[in-house]
Amino acid sequence: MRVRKSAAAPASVRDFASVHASLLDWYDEHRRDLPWRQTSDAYAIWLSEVMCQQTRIETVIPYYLRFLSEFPTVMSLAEAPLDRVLTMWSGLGYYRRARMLHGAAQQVVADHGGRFPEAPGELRKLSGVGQYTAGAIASIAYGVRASVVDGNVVRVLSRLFAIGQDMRGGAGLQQIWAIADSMVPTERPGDWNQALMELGATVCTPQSPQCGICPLQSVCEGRRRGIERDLPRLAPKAKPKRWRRVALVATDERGAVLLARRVRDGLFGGLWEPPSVDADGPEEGMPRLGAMTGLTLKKGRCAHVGSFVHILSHRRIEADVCLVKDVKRSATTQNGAKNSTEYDRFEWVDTAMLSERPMTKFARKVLNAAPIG
DNA sequence: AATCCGGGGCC
DNA sequence: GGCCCAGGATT
Repeated sequence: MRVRKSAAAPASVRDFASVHASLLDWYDEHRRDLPWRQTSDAYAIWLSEVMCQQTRIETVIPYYLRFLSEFPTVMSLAEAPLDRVLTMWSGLGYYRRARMLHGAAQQVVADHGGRFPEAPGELRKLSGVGQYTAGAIASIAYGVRASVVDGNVVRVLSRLFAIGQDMRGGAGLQQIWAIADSMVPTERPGDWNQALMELGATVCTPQSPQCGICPLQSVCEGRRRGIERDLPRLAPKAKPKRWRRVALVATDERGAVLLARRVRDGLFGGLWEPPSVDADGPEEGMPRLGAMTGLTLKKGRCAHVGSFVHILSHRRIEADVCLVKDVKRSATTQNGAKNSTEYDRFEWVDTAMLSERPMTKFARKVLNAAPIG
């Protein structure tokens, strides 16, 4: 296999056989002992790949173990209530992944008799499975010769071949995919893909690549030219806007906490949280929170939690109400307007039952900080 | 092609 | 405070 000329493959990498041997040998000796590297179960590997999307490995491990313990088979996941799945996902972020994971499990049961297909084209039809994840499952679980391109692979290959194209654009990524495709060996394709990513994660790192211990240092064109730190070239991203998020933590006389469930689509879709609004200040958010929850809010004293907390008191119910203000990054919107939070239901929840609700990590933080329970 | 989706670790 | 992370869906 060869890289097409536009890929500018250096002469030293014309023959991939030695590169395969170098990197695979290195991988065999230096790979991290990750839980999903002890199985060939396509379901477990799929789960790990979805969890690892845009998420650090160290973060994923405890979630992966808990999730697999709760849902040991694709069948058990398919049959589980979505709320249970979201609860197990709670804190991991990108919650649409959890909904798509649940849907894909049902697809596998319905369309494939509970066994993951081997062909990347078939895997690609599962919800939440893109080109990367399809290639990962096929190569790692089934030994299919398919390639993967993630952030690590982009970095390693753009350096190895000294490709200066912008890797946020489609053309640059397309070139990396072409190279990755051409490089996957017939033997051990899954290990090769993981080795490429492992190298990017542990040696060929974004800031300070450790070229001195890299198994590919002698054939790396970026290294030879001394431009490895400037690669991959990434066009600057648009800066997100910021505003404050204000949460209302209300408890009734029995100590139950008022929670609201966000609408299914959009930010934190389907998750529960203390009723919250985006506002410039806590006073601005109070009327909206009051209207939303039916509570009459009255400003009380101030305490410090995270940024700071306003303790309020309620007139009709003798309950403590506190307002937590936090500066939170939010997405850029076209008109610069604040995100509107929509809820589809409210509920008073006993504090002992809070762990059973799918919630964001921030919502748990707010509840832990508030004087409840 | 551009934008959105979380949360955390690191510099 | 900015960057990055085992990406994919949506428009």
